[in-house]
Amino acid sequence: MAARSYLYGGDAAGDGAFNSVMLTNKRVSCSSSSKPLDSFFVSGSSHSFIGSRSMVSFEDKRNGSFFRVFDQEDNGDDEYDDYFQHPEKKRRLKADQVEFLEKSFETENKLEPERKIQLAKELGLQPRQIAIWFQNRRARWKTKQLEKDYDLLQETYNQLKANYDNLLQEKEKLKSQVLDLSDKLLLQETEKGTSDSSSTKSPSEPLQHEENIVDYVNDEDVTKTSNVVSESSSPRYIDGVQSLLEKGDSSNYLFEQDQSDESLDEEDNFKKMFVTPVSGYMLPKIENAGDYPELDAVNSCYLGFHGHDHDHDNEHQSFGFWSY
DNA sequence: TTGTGTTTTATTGCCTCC
DNA sequence: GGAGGCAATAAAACACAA
Repeated sequence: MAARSYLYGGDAAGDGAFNSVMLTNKRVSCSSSSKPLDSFFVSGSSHSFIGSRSMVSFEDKRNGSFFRVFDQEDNGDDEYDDYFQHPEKKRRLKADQVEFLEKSFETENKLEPERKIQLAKELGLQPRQIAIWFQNRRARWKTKQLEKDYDLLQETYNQLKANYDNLLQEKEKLKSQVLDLSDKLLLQETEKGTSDSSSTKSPSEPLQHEENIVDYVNDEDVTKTSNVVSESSSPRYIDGVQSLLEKGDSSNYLFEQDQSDESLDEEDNFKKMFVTPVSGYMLPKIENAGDYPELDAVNSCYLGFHGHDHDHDNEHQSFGFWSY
């Protein structure tokens, strides 16, 4: 494996000052690319060496520059001396340095070598420190992004769950409507049958309708019901339901319009009784999304999920927050 | 003051790209 | 093979309740 060199020193100020060097017990590293190692072995500098995971501090007395951290008025000589007495201490960046880096991060979260040097000069830090700060900052950003995405997913799930429960309720409501209407029809048919004993209609015939309709409602799981709701935005919906009833096929979701049979016999009247409450109830509420918040929720969910995969440039294959 | 949890700074190992 | 990015991790610094 290639030994990476971190020379925690370099020449951030560009003036030959060698501020500090970080050595490790596992590898000696030299600072990023931007600067050669030549300033590492500066002779004549006052320095101390501490072993593993420790900081080696150098100072250039010519211009008094050290980390600008020590140039701050609130640090003073005490902290300066303290640093030399405990050179292994980690030093936090000053608030204004962090603020500057934050602003820089906002404009571009990746660091070009030139920019790194520039920032290091402006802040009086090592280029390596700038690189590390950006790296850690990217990690923090990613973590926050994950949290946001989790919250979004949670919210989406809750909305979908609410919508699911709503659909279940709608389904039950429709089922009871169908049963109610079927009962009425059955009663009608029975009354007709008693008043006109010569009628050729079999009493079992309406029951078949009832079975078909109830089967239709019962057979559909909520997913399919949801599909029906989606389909309902199509003008073909009402005709489709009629067509479905005509064919007596509960598995038909294509809802192709069938205008072959326009006769207005008794059967048609029954269908109309059924279709009207269904379409009358569902359609207006779906077309006017404001009256149907759960549909709005679904819509907004999918909108929320819409991501863009820059790598594959395919909006439909990926969700923004899955790809990192 | 001290124990404990969180944040920040920095290292290490691995990976990808050129 | 060097440079740089990222994930995992260490450890110092910090915040804060008891």
